[in-house]
Amino acid sequence: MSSIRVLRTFLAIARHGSFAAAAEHVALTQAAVGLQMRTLEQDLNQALFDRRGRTVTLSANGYALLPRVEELVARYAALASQGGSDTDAAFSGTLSIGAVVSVMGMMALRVARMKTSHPQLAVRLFSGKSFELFDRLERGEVDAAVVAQPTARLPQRLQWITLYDEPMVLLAHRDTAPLDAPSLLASRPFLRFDPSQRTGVLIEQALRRQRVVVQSLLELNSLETIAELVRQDAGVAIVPRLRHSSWGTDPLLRVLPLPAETAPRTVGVLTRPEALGPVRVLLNGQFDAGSTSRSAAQTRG
DNA sequence: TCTCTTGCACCTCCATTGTG
DNA sequence: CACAATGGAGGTGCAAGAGA
Repeated sequence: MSSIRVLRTFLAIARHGSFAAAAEHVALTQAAVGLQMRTLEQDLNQALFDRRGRTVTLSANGYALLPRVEELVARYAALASQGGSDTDAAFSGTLSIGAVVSVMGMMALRVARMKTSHPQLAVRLFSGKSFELFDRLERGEVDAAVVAQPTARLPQRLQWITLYDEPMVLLAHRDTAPLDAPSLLASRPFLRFDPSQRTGVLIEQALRRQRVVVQSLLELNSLETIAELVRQDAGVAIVPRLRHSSWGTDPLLRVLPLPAETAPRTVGVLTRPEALGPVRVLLNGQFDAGSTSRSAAQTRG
């Protein structure tokens, strides 16, 4: 008999329009997807697809089945994430999590720890930009995404959980003259974070509040790369002070507060309700140990 | 209880086929 | 010709059963 997994593959084909595209999204080969669908059709004793040449579309039977499959998969996911018991039985299946690069290392570590307590839960973790992860969440390709808080109004079916704030700071090489932040910003080349991203927008706002004209040297989209360039004394940068970085004790870095008040970067997780259970377990293990941030309990629709 | 064998499910790889 | 589905061969992992 077909499994939930096969039904997820069926949904992926319905969403993406081909076996090949679906195969990419469910991490199988095209042949495996074809095999699963043949098995499903045999189990249900009806053709779910119209196969015309190299195109495959849902048949009338397939379309009729679609809402029921969506409901089944959603119910199964809810079963896995609810029930209040933190047992392995409640945490099985696959959890797909996206994260911005700056939290990937910490996430990977925590996912590994979670795997020891919930070995039946398969976790897929990958990095991406906030807006890309948001799109993938909307399309149902990931269950949750750890990102900078979006400004746009969120769809009702997604939940936002605030994890912590990261204040904006100035990052400079240890050997730079012991000037204050505005003087360093004015005198040293500026390493700019990609302003098309949410974090970049916050950095630009923070920069404007300092009322300093900077000499922009380079634009990058990786905070760790910016930190590495600062270590090599290529310039200075305004960045969110990454909660899981060791910049404060780095012998090559100086971390300076910004004199003008700036909005922090708020990091949190966007999740679909059915994934809330395992996500909460993951986040409790990750963030409750912290002392300087808000708890991971604040949610909104 | 442990080890080995067997059967099964499911997968990938690769060649083939059909079509735009 | 490129792309997508199909089919066959073979590999892998796991559970169940048999035997030491």
